[in-house]
Amino acid sequence: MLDLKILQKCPELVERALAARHSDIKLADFKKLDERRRGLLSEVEALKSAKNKISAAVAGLKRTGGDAAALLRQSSELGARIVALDAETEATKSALDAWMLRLPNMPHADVPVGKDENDNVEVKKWGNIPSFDFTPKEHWEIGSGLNGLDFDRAGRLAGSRFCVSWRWAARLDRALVNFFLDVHTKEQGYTEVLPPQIVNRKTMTGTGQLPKFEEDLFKLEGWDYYLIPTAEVPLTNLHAQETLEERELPLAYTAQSACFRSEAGSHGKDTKGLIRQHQFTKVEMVRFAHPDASCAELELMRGHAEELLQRLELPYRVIVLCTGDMGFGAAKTYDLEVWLPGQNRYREISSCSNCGDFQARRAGIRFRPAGGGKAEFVHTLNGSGLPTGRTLVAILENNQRKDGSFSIPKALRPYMDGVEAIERCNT
RNA sequence: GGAAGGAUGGCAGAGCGGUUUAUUGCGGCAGUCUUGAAAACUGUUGAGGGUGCAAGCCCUCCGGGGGUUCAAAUCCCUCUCCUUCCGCCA
Repeated sequence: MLDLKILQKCPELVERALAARHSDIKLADFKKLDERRRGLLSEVEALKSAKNKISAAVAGLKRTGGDAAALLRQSSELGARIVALDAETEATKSALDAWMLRLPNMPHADVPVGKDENDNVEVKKWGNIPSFDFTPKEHWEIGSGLNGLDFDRAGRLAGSRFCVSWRWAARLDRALVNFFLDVHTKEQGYTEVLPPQIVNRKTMTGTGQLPKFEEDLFKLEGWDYYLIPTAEVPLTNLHAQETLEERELPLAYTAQSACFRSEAGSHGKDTKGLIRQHQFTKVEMVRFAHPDASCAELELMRGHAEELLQRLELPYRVIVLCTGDMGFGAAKTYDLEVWLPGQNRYREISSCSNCGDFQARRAGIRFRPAGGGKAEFVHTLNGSGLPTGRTLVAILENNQRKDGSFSIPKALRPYMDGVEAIERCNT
């Protein structure tokens, strides 16, 4: 949610931001609603003030035994007008709130302006793209061939966009989770959290999934419960409606969770394999930062995600998303894209965003400045570190051999009982 | 699933229809005293919104929502959450 004051005082700034995002939201609607709300408020508050004065006068008369009949009549009349005006004010306020909740965040000043993913800017490349003396396979071929990934049985158990990982693949998934969490908690200063993976509507609204993106979520029928699409949701809302102390900042949390996404609107895209699933496991990082520090914190967190790819020896590049490609709540986003030989291109494996005070304002996450004074909104950041599925894809494709086997990255071997490669004979 | 008791400012905890602008304590902040600190004493200390150049004035908020009343933290209904006990259960 944006600051109401910015909308009122600098509408041209907001309009420019909306244009850069290619949003079709019109500020004229806001202006009309806000002016109406303020007019009604002034009117009804004047009436309430008058009524409060009458009530005080009645109290005085009751004490001294005077006759309050005339005042009581006056107060009743005022009351009726107040009820009607209150209802009108409330309706206007609700309409304004609903409008505000659907307004995306404003891009940070240094985000490149652009239309779609073609305008994203590459800022870094790491690692060497492997060359093969055979045609590299896609991950589902390798994974199925080695009896680790089973899409057919998953289809029968649930449907499309699900996968059964078993044997070495299940074990490797667990190894990745442990490896990621160990690096985050033991080396990068994150506090490990095991949050609920089902949350209510308010929580989903706090991080910006609702009200606008309901169709992307799985909802439990008959309950005010949604399956989380990412641990960013419970982690960021961990401090909803709280006022933190400045000295506590930055707070850094990491959690492993299942992520559930309806993938409505992506029919036909990545229908094969692990790239786009209804359920996947991801380790997420979330940071609560002082507003002055959030830009530097984004670089730091991006580095934390990069560290994992480097230790796994996976080639990747870093891009800054342009204004037109950024998510709803983000002010600035880096995507890490890992090289996939089977697809012969880079694919997103991590997204690290600075949301500024956008989520903090929705969820009510403040901090009290060290010198005292008014509480301010914190800045929230989130980043994948990393999803296990796409990481497995990258390992399979980059480390594959001609015979259909693949090697385990050295960093993971301690988590795999020292196994160096998965071959057909492995179970 | 059943029963009982709770939810009040950063925290603790009074208030149970109208001198309550929410008593008091702790904590925080400022000051007095002090070489400095502590202690003591004094003052101060919530959020959101409207209006105004400003000082200020005004409105709303005692878990959420609804109701009774001229007037609700206080009475009624309802929901949520917490505590205790019983039942069931991995």
